[in-house]
Amino acid sequence: MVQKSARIQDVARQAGVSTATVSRALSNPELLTEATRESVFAAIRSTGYRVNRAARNLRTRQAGAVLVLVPNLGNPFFSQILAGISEAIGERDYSVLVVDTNDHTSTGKLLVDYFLDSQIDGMICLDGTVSSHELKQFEVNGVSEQIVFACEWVHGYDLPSVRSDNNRGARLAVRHLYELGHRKIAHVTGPQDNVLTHTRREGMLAERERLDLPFREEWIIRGDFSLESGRNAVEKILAMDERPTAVFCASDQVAFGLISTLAANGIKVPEDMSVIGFDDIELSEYYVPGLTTIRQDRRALGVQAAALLLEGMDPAGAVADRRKSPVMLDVELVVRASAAALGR
Amino acid sequence: MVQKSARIQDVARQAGVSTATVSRALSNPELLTEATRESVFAAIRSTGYRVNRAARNLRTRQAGAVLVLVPNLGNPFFSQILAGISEAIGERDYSVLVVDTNDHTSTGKLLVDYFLDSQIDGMICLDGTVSSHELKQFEVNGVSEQIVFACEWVHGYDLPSVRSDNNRGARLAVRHLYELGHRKIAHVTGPQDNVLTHTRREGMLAERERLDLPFREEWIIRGDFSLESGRNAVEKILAMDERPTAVFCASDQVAFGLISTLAANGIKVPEDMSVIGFDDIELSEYYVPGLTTIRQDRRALGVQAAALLLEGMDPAGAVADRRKSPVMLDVELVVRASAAALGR
DNA sequence: ATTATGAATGTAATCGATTACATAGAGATA
DNA sequence: TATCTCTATGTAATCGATTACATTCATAAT
Repeated sequence: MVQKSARIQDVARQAGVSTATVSRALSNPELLTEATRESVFAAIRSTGYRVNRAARNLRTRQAGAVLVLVPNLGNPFFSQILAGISEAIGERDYSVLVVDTNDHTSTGKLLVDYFLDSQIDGMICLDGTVSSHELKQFEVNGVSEQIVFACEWVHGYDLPSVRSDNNRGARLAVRHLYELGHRKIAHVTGPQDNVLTHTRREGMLAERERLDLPFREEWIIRGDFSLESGRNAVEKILAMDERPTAVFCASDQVAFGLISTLAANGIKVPEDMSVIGFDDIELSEYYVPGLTTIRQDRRALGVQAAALLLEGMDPAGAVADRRKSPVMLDVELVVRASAAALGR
Repeated sequence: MVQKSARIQDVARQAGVSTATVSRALSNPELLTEATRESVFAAIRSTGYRVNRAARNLRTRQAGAVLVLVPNLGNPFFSQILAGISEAIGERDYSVLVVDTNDHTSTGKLLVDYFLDSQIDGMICLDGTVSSHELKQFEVNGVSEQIVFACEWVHGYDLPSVRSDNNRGARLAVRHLYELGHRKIAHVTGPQDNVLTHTRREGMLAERERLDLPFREEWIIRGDFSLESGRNAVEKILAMDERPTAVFCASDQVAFGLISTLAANGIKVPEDMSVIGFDDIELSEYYVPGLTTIRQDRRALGVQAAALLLEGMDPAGAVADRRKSPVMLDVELVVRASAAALGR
């Protein structure tokens, strides 16, 4: 009992016009007489006509869709960015396709394939660890203009991107701890090959130097943004000759892993040790203690990335200098309870 | 310098065969002589040919895509289900489209439109609050078979669905508190019109009755799964004549909101009050105290939903009784620190 | 009155793949 | 040898919309 849906032909017949006119009624209604336009719309309503996207896409050589590459869909951090993207893209009548790069690497499919299969018009990449081979493929196939990086980016390639001011965030964190009296500050980093890891570490080091704080190699602890890497960091901290009084974590998740494991070891935050995170995920306000952290607006990251992409995809726009400099979103120190004055 | 991509024509010419043969090489390679097949594949490689999805979709009347409806993309709970779906769908060479129903309701676009625009072949809905008007549209247009509900479902419609055993989860929670000596047990519910809210509340009430526990209307506190509703619940608890000794929260988020706000009011968990959550999100293990909760496997929920959908979309499968009973996934009590023996 | 202009609409080619049907040729069978 | 069968492949219609170009007709300009 499936109602075979009406085609443009059927509408045309019903309205007593040609298919061209129907098509125009949809895309350039101002070209038509008011009378014809009305009768076409009446016919559309009465037939329940819907354009067939496949046919339109074939003819116009467009896909009407944008792909978002997410390193880990299950991670709330990314999903908020995705929400922003979805909001902004959906408004413009594009569809949002999602691929988890974790699942993806195993399939052997190249990212550029999505373009070549004419399945998408543009791509937003939240994953900065795209291989240079993939990047080259984008250039070779002339689709570099239709890609925007959000949150992460690729070091050394000036592809358009939207990012938070990670460097400044790290400096704000260190300065805050400094102002609370802390001098011995450790840092749990993100994963090794990650641009965010790098940028935040640099920011921290720069501020440390500026404030002339003491430095020990062991105070830089390798992590990977995860809860577990926060937990693992505790072991190292406990084993240190010179124990830090405060820890700046590369993500809120790391901070949670750290604080809970410190607690399990009888070390209280912030009484015995101050901790500061990065991201300000929703939960940070509701952690015990409330987490002092650096806020980045993840939804805005997504919205801006989508805007940048749409702009780049619009052939009308003058996009010459679009890629020159990344869109930089400001970050903000959010003071809660997890970092306190030293020796209180 | 955009390399205009090769069409099936070009491959055919290059290989010295017809387009039909090239098409067959791709879809039914066993029909061809080994020699022809080889030469076609050689031509495909040398031309860098890729099938044009729009053209294929037009001709085959398929979309090659599945839509996932998410109530709130930014919510980590849903994004994990999405990750499971993405994994399972991606394996089968379908694309995953995502729509946030929050953004969506404002656009006035009906869900059924996605089907009618021939943009998707199937849909997985994580949102149980679909209006009955929308549901009717699915039936009218004969696409009911291509829809699967995951996590949530619609009460009163026997559409195919995959869900956790929420009722059992609630009973496990109450029984656990009972075994710890608690008798006065409060419950913070989910949002009013939600099937999960209803099912969990029923489970809790059933177990309470079975164990012959005391009952007070005020011990049922209206919430909405959010952190904030956990915070709000504290105020009500503090104002109660007869204060409960334990609280069963409809979600982990609620539990976090509750615990952190109790802490701010000088009430310690679990010493002064026991709290138990529902979901076991990743963070629960790392909360302070570790959250005792009911685990549901969100990724599995997604994977199974995808499997069910693909099965239903496959015209070969005997799908007659597919919708009869929902796929029920088991839940599990995870004991951590937030619920302790009464009067310890 | 004649021609030019321009607005409104129609005709038909086109996008690129799939596939029903047609055909050729090899081998089997009588 | 004539006929049949079956396999491998080709021909061309088809999916449904868009749009370049053609046409018609009303109005303005000469």
